[in-house]
Amino acid sequence: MALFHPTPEQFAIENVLTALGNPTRLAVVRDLSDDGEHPCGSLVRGVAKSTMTHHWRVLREAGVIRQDPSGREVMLTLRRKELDARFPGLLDAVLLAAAEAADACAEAQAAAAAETAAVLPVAAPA
Amino acid sequence: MALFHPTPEQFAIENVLTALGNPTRLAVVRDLSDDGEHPCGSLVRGVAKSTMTHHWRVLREAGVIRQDPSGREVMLTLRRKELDARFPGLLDAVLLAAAEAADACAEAQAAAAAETAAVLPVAAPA
DNA sequence: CAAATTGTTCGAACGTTCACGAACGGTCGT
DNA sequence: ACGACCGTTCGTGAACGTTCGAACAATTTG
Repeated sequence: MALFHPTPEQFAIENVLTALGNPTRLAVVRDLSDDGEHPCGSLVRGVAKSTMTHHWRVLREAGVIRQDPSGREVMLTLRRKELDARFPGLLDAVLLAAAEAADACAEAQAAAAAETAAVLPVAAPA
Repeated sequence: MALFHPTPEQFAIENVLTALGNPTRLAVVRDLSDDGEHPCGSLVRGVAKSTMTHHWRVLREAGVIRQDPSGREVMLTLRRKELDARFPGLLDAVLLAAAEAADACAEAQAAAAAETAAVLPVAAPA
């Protein structure tokens, strides 16, 4: 009873876009974008295991990730080559956009931290 | 009470992906990709008006389209430049993928039609 | 002014998605 | 064999998305 993986011909653009259109899943794909193999457990983000299982399934059934058991873990990989062949440029554009969004978020946090430091100079580092 | 349009800084990648991850909306964006101005009514696809209003709102609030009243119509335009500036390559990749999907669909229909013609030669044209 | 046209708003219905905890089934170490 | 570990499955509930029809507002046409 192996996990279902669509073939590239079965990829549907709307499924891929829907899969990537969720912050949790997009963050996972971003973590996977180094093209390494990651166990499920190394990408959990503040939600229950069963919730992540749901997200893995959405990503897998859209063709975005591969998920294959290895021992007692399940290894995740981004299906980058197949995705690129089927939807050229899409994954790169999404990853670029996601990186930009993450940067903007980091900058906003840094700005907020700087403002806090200015308002509360007592807490400012030497 | 003009319709709300986000500024490019307000665009969020997850909103854009979610907006494009629906077949009806993706078809609308495809129709809009000639960069012309189209009235709402020229892009209706077999669903109720109120349903299309919903889809237009989703696309507009994600920053994908601009929607401005002109007379008793509402003209739609793709916000291609702003989208490209914010998420480089994304729209092109999605449109390319959508075109490929549409082609595959057309081929499938053609193949089905050919098969029907073979099975029912009586209905075949001279 | 009255009627037709265009699209929006509203409320309701229906299905799907997202989230959780509990229970389960493999796999590894002891 | 036993227990710990990893992830899935199941059932549940809240939230969301999609669809519709009816009613509405604005505008053009007769």
